[in-house]
Amino acid sequence: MTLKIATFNINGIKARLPRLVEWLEETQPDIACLQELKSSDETMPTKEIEAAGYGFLYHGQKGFNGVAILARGAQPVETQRGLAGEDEDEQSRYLEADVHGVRVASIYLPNGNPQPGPKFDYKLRWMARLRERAKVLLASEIPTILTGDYNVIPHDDDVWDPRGGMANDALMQPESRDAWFRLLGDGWTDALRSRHPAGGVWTFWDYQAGGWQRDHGFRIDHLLLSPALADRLEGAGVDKDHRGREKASDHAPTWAKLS
DNA sequence: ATGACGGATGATATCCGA
Repeated sequence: MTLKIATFNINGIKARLPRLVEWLEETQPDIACLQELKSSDETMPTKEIEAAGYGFLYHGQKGFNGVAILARGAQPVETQRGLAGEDEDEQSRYLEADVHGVRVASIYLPNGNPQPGPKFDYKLRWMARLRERAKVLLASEIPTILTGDYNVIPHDDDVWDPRGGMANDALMQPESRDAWFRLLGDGWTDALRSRHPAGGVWTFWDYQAGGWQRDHGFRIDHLLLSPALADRLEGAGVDKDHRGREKASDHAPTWAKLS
């Protein structure tokens, strides 16, 4: 009995629906966390997702953001929506549920560009708020996966050219990385990194400037495992070929397999 | 240095993303 959990920033659930259903049918994840739905709850394609055999819990927002948790043959039971600590924050970026015997959070962490500036400040505040929630989950000892688009490039070997145009990007600033490593230091395991410690594995390729064709990518979609689940990690990878298809997202699905 | 591509929107130009 294994559990396969995946994260996929789909860049528009309505525009990506055929690709999304195709990916679910081909790879059959037990749990799939989605980000950047770019759809309000009212226009969410619930019938199509359920017809693919998945329970569908979502937190939509018109135009931007939006996160969801899909579970094969099961309905995720919501445990939290949004993060505490900033009452005026209306952005749909965090959704948490119990399903298939684990706690799972679908995360769409703010991009933070341009930096410095208010968007970067919001990113760093959001990371601090996420860490507070993550501490509560660790203390609970519930087997937990925090997964999604973190918009953080943790190491220089997680980006094709660390000294090029990305060097000043919010995704790899020291403040972003410090917040990432503070979170991991509390006891989380970066599933993909633990299986591919040398780096060089990308989850995102820009649509622009031939990013995919030149393999100019970086790693920003992550799965963080609580200690009990880290002990059960059997494999992790990226469904890279899905990035090369017609009308693909700019992210590729990223997954971990647990025993 | 800039823009490039793509999705979404009370759209036909502008925003946001990474």
